[in-house]
Amino acid sequence: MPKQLKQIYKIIREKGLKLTPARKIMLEIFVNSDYKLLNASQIYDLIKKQSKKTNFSTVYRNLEIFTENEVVEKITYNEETRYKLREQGPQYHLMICTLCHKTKPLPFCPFGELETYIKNDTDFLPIKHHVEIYGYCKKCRQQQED
Amino acid sequence: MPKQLKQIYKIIREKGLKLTPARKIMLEIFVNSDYKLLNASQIYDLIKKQSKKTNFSTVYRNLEIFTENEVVEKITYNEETRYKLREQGPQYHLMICTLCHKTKPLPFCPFGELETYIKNDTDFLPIKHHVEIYGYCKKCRQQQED
DNA sequence: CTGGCTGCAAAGACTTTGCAAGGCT
DNA sequence: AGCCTTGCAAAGTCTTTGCAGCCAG
Repeated sequence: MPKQLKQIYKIIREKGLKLTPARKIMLEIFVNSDYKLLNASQIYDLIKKQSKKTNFSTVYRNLEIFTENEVVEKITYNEETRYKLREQGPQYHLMICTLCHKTKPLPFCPFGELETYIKNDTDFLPIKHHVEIYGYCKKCRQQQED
Repeated sequence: MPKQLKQIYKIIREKGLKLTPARKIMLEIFVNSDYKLLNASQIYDLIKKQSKKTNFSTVYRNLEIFTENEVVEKITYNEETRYKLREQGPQYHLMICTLCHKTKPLPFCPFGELETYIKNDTDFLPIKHHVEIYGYCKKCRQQQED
């Protein structure tokens, strides 16, 4: 079992949540999806392959629980909500390919200067910030050329 | 009539779209809303005050048309879609108060360094980026203290 | 055992669509 | 006049909820 999965199991248990079969399958799907963003329906389809009678409402309920417990991250763009495993560390930023929905974290945060400005020169109290860079990854560009 | 409104009328006409009463009221609402983000239902309610029989579908259709024509900007956060007049200029970034939904553009873009990095050191082709800083404006913080 | 989870079915929120009538330009 | 728009009603999509039975710890 991947170390990553073990860590997540621990989080789940520590919160007093139960590790049901549906949850195990969902977590496995996320761990195997390589930080590709999946929508609820894709996740549902993948679950169905292993567990025929799992219901859509279970998927939604668990996605919400995973999101609340910071195991999973929910991102909405292009009129669609997608999910992926949450990266460790505090605030990080993503490059998102809008064709294959794979993501890659940026290695640094461009916000130093900006936060200083906001704190010193405005009345605004920043709580959190989103940086998402949308574009195409190399693989998808190559496929488009065909 | 505000100069801003005149410019928008011009855009609408140049695209071959018609300036119907419903559209005029909607645009007026946006111009008067001072870059506060409004959801479809709030816009609908405001229209109703001036034009009793305007339909929700008209509101949605026009919001889409305004968005397509870059008159209005559509932003989704906290599970809700909101609209506001689109700022001029190419790419700019917003501070958004999640209590009153007022916005303020940031005076500069923190992306110079970052874009250089992406272009030189990754295979990713950035198309657009979103920067949104969520927090509380001064007014809302003061009101919360009461 | 027992409180959390699930399947099922139904409802809910928000948004979109088809169509005939109406209204800008 | 001609085509874009609108009102109306109905449907669509995605997500949530209530409830009774089930199961992981």
